[in-house]
Amino acid sequence: MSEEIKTTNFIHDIIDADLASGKRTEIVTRFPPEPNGYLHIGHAKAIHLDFGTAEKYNGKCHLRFDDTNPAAEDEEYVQAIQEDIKWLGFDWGENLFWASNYFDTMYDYAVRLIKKGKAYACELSSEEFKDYRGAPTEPGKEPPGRERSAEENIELFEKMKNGGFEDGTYVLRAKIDMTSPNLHLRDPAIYRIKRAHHHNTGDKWCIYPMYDFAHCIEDSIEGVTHSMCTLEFEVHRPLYDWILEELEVFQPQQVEFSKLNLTYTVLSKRRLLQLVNEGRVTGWDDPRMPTLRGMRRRGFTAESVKKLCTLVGCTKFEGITEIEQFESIIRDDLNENSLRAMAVVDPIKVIIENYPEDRTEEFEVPNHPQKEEEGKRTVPFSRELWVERADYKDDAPNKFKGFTLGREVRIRGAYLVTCNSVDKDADGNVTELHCTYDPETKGGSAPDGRKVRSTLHWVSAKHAVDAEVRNYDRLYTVENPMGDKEKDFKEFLNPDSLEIITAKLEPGLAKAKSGDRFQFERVGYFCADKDSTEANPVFNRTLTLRAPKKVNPLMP
RNA sequence: UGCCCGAUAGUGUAAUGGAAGCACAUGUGACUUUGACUCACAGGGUCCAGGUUCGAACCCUGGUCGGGCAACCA
Repeated sequence: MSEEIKTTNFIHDIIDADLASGKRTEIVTRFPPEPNGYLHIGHAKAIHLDFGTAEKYNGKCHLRFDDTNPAAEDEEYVQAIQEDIKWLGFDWGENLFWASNYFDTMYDYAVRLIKKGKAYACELSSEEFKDYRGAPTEPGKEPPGRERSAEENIELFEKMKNGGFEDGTYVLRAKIDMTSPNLHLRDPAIYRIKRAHHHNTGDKWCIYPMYDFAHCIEDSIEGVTHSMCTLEFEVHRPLYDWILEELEVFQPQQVEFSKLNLTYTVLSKRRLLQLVNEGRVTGWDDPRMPTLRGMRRRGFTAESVKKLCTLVGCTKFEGITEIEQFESIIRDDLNENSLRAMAVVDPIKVIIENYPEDRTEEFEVPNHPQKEEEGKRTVPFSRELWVERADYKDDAPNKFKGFTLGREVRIRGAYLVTCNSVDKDADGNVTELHCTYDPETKGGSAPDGRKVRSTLHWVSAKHAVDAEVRNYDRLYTVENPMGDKEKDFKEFLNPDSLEIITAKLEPGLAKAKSGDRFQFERVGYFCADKDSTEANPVFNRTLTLRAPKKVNPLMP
């Protein structure tokens, strides 16, 4: 799980070529989050690419907050974003930057453009400019202020900066080509008036740069060699290049790749926010959320997230990765790295009638069947046990391996026991199993070598610890909740995505610390929640064991 | 009706002009003191049509299908 898989992709091919040709001698990348939301698994793909590429080429990856829109951003997210990147295991070292640190330079650059006759102040409202911009199929026309003198434009721009105009009355536009087939080249706005308080620059600025103007300059200032972003910015690249060429400054290369899409998952920030605001989930760190904090609380490992990123690779093809692929990676990690424990999630009482009432034995059971070095633990055994309700059937079908009248089964690590009779309530539901054990089978194997078909998990009734167990399942009932144009994605929310039960745990589990992971044998992978205490343990179900191919009554 | 981008088993991804592989998923079987894990085997693919070439998933041309682009968002 820990060994890094050597990978390559079309971006690394570009880098290899740039290194080979001497165009670049070192590699600098950057991850540029806008501090306006929590990071999710889609961001993990970008983080993994940005930081992973820097690692591969012994370069640097900057963490840069793209804080150019004070209206949308909030400092609350800044800390969370850093925590989440660290959790993934990446480190930006000294290279923490802010777009807002470059506002002075950006302003100077804008003035430089104006002086070159490549930018102008435009008094058209956004509504009015729509007409001038034209449509994809028709050329636009030149706005009235387009031929103003540089001197006048500088005056206007300065007045914009100094708060001499109301919000929205002027923008600064790059003067490019109102007939370009690429709409982004039809005199795009590069500065807008927005008299908002900025978390970093306070009230210094009444104008803020637009993404297209800011981002390329940020990259250029930082000496970023390869600026990776998602496909929707492909059509912005000519503008990115135009600005830096006109400014005659260092020119990074923007390279676009496709976003991550996962089945049964919605990653749009806006929709995630809706789930939180409408109380469909308990918060950004709800274990059903695809946020990094949600997944962390669910019990997913950072290694698994990174492995998924490696596996999906980096291409320009916009596909959708099956969630099963991710689940498989997580199970693989958890199977390898989590200790085993016994917990009964839907308990039914077993009474071993030929076992003394006052007796308790301690049995040693392995913590990990494939890793002897993980050692053993002891679990108490007594006359009354809890076992899974689903492990008993009156009329056992051929494939059923659990308790049925007269069949001997193994109680893991303890004895072979046989169910002789059952009690039922008025509705016919089984309430208790009456069994006998074979004292000769201590440890679970018979001296005469006879075999049993199954090994069941159990917990001693008088030693058991009650715990709240939160069984999480997929948040949606369909693969692509966004795929129906008629219906809102929330209509596909899975009503059973959370089931809270009380389970019976082996006593040692009460000491679990928040974040500790276990495999509850034959049930699934669980981790102690942050709400968990020794007195009131709480466990989150990370995943069930692998989905049954045939019959497994314990799994939904 | 404009411009840009993409297309390899069900899904994701390799092969960069020289035997189409891998993982997940699916099916069958073995093993098992977890119906897990592990192991073995099986099925299944280059969007279409031309062209270049001894040879094309890869290069060229034309189509088809899918995605993106007309915030004072990023």
